[in-house]
Amino acid sequence: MSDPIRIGQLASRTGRSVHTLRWYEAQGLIPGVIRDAGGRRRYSEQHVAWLQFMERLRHTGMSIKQMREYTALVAQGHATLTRRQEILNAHRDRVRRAVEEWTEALELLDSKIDFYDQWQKTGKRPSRDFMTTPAQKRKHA
Amino acid sequence: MSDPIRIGQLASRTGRSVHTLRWYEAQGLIPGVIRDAGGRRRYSEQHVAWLQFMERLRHTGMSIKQMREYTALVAQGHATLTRRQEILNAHRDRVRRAVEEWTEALELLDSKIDFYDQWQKTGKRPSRDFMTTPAQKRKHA
DNA sequence: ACAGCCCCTAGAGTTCACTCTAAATTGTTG
DNA sequence: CAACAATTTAGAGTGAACTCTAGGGGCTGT
Repeated sequence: MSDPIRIGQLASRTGRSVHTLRWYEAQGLIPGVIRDAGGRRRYSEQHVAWLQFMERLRHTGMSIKQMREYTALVAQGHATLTRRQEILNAHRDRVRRAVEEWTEALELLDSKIDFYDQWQKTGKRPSRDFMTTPAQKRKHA
Repeated sequence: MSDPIRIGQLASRTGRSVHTLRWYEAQGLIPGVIRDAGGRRRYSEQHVAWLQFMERLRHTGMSIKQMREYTALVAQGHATLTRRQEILNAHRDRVRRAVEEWTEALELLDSKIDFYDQWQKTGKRPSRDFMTTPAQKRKHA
């Protein structure tokens, strides 16, 4: 197919350092890395895509350990489809919960910033600080 | 006012360990901690609220260092309002960006889970893997 | 008075995810 | 052939955020 990619190339294309790529491989996060005659790692375009996927998982808080498990399953082939899906499902749930929490935090930040606006505008501390009136959130529908 | 709160109480009320609370204080994250005659820390309800706020900041990725800066400003009083607001503003921006990223990741996870569904249902690997067709996102309007 | 509990300090240890160093090897270019 | 860039390995070092240990003090109940 296309020209093989060397580790330096892969590093610049995925925004990681050469060190990190080798470390990722040692951690079992990069399947199917082959070597050339001189012992150098040779990658393909699929590795670029794989690392982009790994990046998504990492940036949404999946641990290296879980990524290792997932990668091992991928390397084992079709028999592991169910388990792979389970892992992604569990992760999706975590991400959903996180988005909810962060969205709530956003509201808190908004009201706190507002609080500072009021304070600066009036010159005196508003009584309705989020700290003392912790956001009237209704648990019921 | 109300009864003073001891460190063990505060720990169970804020979901932190006693160790962590002392460490937080040493890091400059808990302002206005007074001691009783025996040298023990005495807290008030405000500390509970403060720690809940700190928790929000931490859980949305603010570093201890930034939280220390914010706490120091709060301890310095009214003169630091502008800077405090700036910090929260910058943090809000970061949280917003994170929510966007995590929401995109959610879509990726959805399509990947879908991909596994197809694979299991048909018994053969679908060609339209997210890896090879990386979500048709248009950069232009 | 002594057990049991909570509290104190200083500082060591742990976990995670990198990040880098040292020393050697391979392939390319003048 | 010599210089040079890029790569290799094993393993050490880093920074963040806890997390715990050791050794001690003080109040309360029996």
